[in-house]
Amino acid sequence: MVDDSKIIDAEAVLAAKENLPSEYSFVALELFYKVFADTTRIKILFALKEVELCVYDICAALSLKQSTVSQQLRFLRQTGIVKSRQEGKNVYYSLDDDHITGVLLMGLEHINEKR
Amino acid sequence: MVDDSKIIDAEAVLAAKENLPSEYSFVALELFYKVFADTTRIKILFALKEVELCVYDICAALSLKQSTVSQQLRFLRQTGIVKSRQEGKNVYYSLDDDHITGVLLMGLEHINEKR
DNA sequence: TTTATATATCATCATATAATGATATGATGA
DNA sequence: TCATCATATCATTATATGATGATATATAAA
Repeated sequence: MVDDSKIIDAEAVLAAKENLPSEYSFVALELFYKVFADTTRIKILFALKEVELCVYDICAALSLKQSTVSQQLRFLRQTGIVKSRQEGKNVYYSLDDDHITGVLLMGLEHINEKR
Repeated sequence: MVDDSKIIDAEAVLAAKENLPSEYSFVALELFYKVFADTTRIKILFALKEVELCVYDICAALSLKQSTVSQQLRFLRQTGIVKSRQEGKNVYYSLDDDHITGVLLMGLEHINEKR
């Protein structure tokens, strides 16, 4: 695929290869960032930033369908981003990871500076 | 789509709606995080973390095809993540945004803690 | 002006993913 | 037990996206 004899700056190539994370890390990073790479999930996370909410209330707050919200909540639960707590017929969701708010705020900062 | 009379905790719903970013922000955030939601792009960004590289050297460092790398570089250029500089036949790429390294490192921290 | 080399772009294909309506599950109350 | 309500899951469909080979562009060297 790559012909090493064509390398322009062998030293720079070696330097670049030097500190690369493992293949495992790349996949894990992809999954982590994918969490935030969808408006529906971002909305849910912002809605949960301060308050715990049950599924129906998330739907109401964001004008989203119940099946849509449930699907994304499952994704967020499976990736350890939110946690759930059942109370009678309702299931309450909240952020499970301290980093999440930080990641969201860093993103907001970024897009505000870029305008 | 949503029947307000079914809302469980009207106060919490209002609180959640209170500080939501604009629809524009959600789309911008989605795009920003999408940059990192792909192993190929993450690899390229890590390769460029310390050194400036031309396209062929990126291919060599990461064992990726030229068309694949060029496509992703275009994406990264258009989103203002990397910048390019032409020198003869070669085009050198480097990170254009100070946040980028920070975002990558925060991601690494996250996945390392989660194991 | 040819030829070679580096990069960019294009068209295609396969895959991934999100939204949705329908349905299932499970808890509560009549 | 039966009906209702909240949530979860499923199957389907439409769309988005990434990799790839082929080709175009552009610079430099012969």
